[in-house]
Amino acid sequence: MANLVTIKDIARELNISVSTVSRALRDTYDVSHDTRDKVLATAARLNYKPNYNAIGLAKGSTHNIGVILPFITNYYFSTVITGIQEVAYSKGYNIVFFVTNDSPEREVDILENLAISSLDGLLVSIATDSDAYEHFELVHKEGMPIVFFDRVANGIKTSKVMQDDYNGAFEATEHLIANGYTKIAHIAGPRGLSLTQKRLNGYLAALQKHNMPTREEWVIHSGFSQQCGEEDTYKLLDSEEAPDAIFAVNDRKAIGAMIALKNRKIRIGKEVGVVGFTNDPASTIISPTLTTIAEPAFDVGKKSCELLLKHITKKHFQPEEVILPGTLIVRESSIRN
Amino acid sequence: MANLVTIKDIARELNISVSTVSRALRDTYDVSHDTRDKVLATAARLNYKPNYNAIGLAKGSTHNIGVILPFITNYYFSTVITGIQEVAYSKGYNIVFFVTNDSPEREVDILENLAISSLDGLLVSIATDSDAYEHFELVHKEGMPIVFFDRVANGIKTSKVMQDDYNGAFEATEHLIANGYTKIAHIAGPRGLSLTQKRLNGYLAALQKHNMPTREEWVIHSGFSQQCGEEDTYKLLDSEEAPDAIFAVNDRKAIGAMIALKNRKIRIGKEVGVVGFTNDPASTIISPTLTTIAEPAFDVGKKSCELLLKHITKKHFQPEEVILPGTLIVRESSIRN
DNA sequence: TAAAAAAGCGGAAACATTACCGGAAGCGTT
DNA sequence: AACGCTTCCGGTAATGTTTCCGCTTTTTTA
Repeated sequence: MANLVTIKDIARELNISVSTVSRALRDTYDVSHDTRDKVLATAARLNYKPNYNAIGLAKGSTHNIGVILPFITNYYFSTVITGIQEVAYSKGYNIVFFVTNDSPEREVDILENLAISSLDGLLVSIATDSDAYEHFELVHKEGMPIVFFDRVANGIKTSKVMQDDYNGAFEATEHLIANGYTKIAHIAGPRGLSLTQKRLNGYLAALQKHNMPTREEWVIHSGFSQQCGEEDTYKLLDSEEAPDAIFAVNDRKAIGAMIALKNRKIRIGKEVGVVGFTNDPASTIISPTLTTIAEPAFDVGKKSCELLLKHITKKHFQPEEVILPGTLIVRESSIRN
Repeated sequence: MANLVTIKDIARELNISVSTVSRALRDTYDVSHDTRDKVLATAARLNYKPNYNAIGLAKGSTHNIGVILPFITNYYFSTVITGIQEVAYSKGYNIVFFVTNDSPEREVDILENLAISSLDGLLVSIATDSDAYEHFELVHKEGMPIVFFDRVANGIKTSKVMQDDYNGAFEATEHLIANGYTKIAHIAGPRGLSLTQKRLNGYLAALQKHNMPTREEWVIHSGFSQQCGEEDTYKLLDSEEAPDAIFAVNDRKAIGAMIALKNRKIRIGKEVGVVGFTNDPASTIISPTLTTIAEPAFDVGKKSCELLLKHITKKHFQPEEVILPGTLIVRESSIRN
C-alpha cells in the first residue's frame, strides 16, 4: 500500500525541488504562476494523491474529524450524519465514528482512548445523562476544536448548532390550540437536558399566550423511548383531570402515547390530539398519521461540519451558536374530524 | 495538536534506544521480558498514545477502514454500521464513511478520489445498479483488502457476508402456507441483484415443496421503496387471479403493500396475508403489525469487520463466504383470525 | 545607477515511527 | 580456549510532506 506517486516524482519530472512542488500544490506564496501551473498539470497527469499520513505527521494534523453521538440507528442522527458526510466529503475530510450508546461511561472511555493525534476536530452530541462534561472540557483546552450539535454542553465555549426547540414546541402547541384542544399535556424528555427544557418552555409559553389552563400533572418527565411515552400517557389518562391533547417531546414518545390511547379505545384526533417532534419516518406509517415538527436534521449536520472546519482552519474563529428552524407538518393525529 | 509524549520520551526516561521501545510496545522479538515490562509501565505512566500518522507513514498503513454503502438513514444499514463500529473500536480501528446514495456514479467517484494511502481496507455494499464493479476490482488488484456485505460483487475473489436470503424467503413463504394462504405472490426487488434472486428462489422453492400454484403475474420486480410496493400491489390485485397473500422482498415494500390493501378496503391478515423481510422498526408500528424475517444486521456488521481485519493483518488469509441466518418473527399481518 | 527590496526557488531539518543490519554479551560445545 | 549460537539492543535509514532559512535573480526605489 505504499504510495504510488509522490511529490518527489513530480519534482523529478519537472527538474525542480520538492519544496517548490509542495508550495505549488498548496497554492501558497513564493511560487510563480508558471511553475504552479506546470506542477498542477503534471500532478494531474501522474494521478498524484497526497499521502495524508505524511501531511498529518508534518503538519500535526490529519484529515479526520471525529463524530461522537449516542446512536446511529435512529432517523434523526443518521440524517445528521448524512449532512456531515456531505460537507466533509466535499472538503476532502474523512469522518470517523464513535457511538456512545448514550452511556456517559462509554463517552469518557472514548475520550480517554482517543488517539488525539489522529483527529483534527470533534463533532459531538452528548449522552443523555452526561451532565458532567469535564472530559470534553479537557480535550478542548488541549486545543482540539469541538462543535456540539443537538445535545450541547453549555459550559464549553465553542460553536453549537441546534434546532429551534422553543419555537417548534411553541408552534406545535399553538397548532393544538388552534384545533380546539383545550387541555393540553406535555410528555417531556429527561430533566437537565437543555432540549427538554426548551421544548417545555415553548409549550408553556404558547399556553400562556392563549390563556390556556396549565396543570402540574400535565407535564411528565421521562426517557425518550416509546415505552416511556406509553407509560406517561397512562398516567395522564388516570390523572384527576385527563387532558384532551398531548404534545410529546419526540415522535417515539408520541407513538407510545398513541399506542396507549388505542389500548384505552380512545379515538386519536377526535377525542385526544397528539403532536410529536422529529418527523421520524414512522410518523407517516402509523395510523392515524402523526402531526409533528420536522427537525432540520440534515442541515444541522451540514452546518455543524461547516463550523467545525472553520474552527480547524482558522485559528481564532469566533464561536457561533446557530439555531435552525423546524417545520410543522400537519397530519391526522391532531385534527378533530 | 502535536503529540504530547512519544516513544522518544519513554526511551530517554529509561535510557534505552527508541528502537527497543518500539519493539517492546509492539511485543515483538528481540526484547527481554524485563525491559518490555519497564517500557509498558512507563508508557502507561506517561500516558503515551501512539501517533497513527507516523505509524502509518512508516508501515504504509493506517488504522482506518473505509465503509462504502448506499445509505445510512435506514434501519438495516445503520445497524450494520453499529456492528462494524463495535469490533473496529475494540481493535483500535477507525471507520470512515462514504455514502453512495445508491448511485453507481458516486460510487466510482468515491473509489477514484479515495486517498488510497489513508485506508487499510474497505467494507462495501454496492449500489443497486452497480452491475459493473471494475472500480472495485481495480483497487482490490492494487492490494486493498475488501470485504463485501449484503450486496456483494460476486466477481471479486474476497470475503463476503450475507444474510440467508434463500432460507429466510423459504421460511416466510412456508409460514404463509402453514397459515392457510394458497395464492401467494411475491413483490421482488430489482432484477440483477443477487439478493433479489435468492429471495425469489426461496419463495419458489417453498411453493414447489408444498405443491402450491405459481403464476408469472404473481412475481413483480421493481425498486425497494414503499411506493414501489404499493404500485406492485395494485397490479396484483388487478390481475386475472388476485393472490391471497404477499411476500415482499423487504419491509418497506410490505408496508407499501399494506397501504394499498387498506386503500382497497381489504382486511390484512384475514383476507390477504403479508410478510416482509428486514424487521424494520416500522414493522411493529404499523397496524396491523407486520410479520417479517429479522435480518441479522448487527452480526453482519460484526462478522464483516472481523473478516476484514483478518485480511488486513494476515497477508494470505483465505477468503470466506459467510451466510448468517435470519429469524421469522410472527406478528398480526399473516394470521387469518 | 547603485542600493534595497521582493520574488522565486533549493537544501535540509523535522514530524514519530518502523525495519534492517550489525555488534556485544553470554552461553554451551568441542 | 576458541568457536559458533542465541539473545538482546543500538544506530541509521526510510516513509512523504511541510517549514524554515538562505541564496540567487529580478524588480523597485532613492
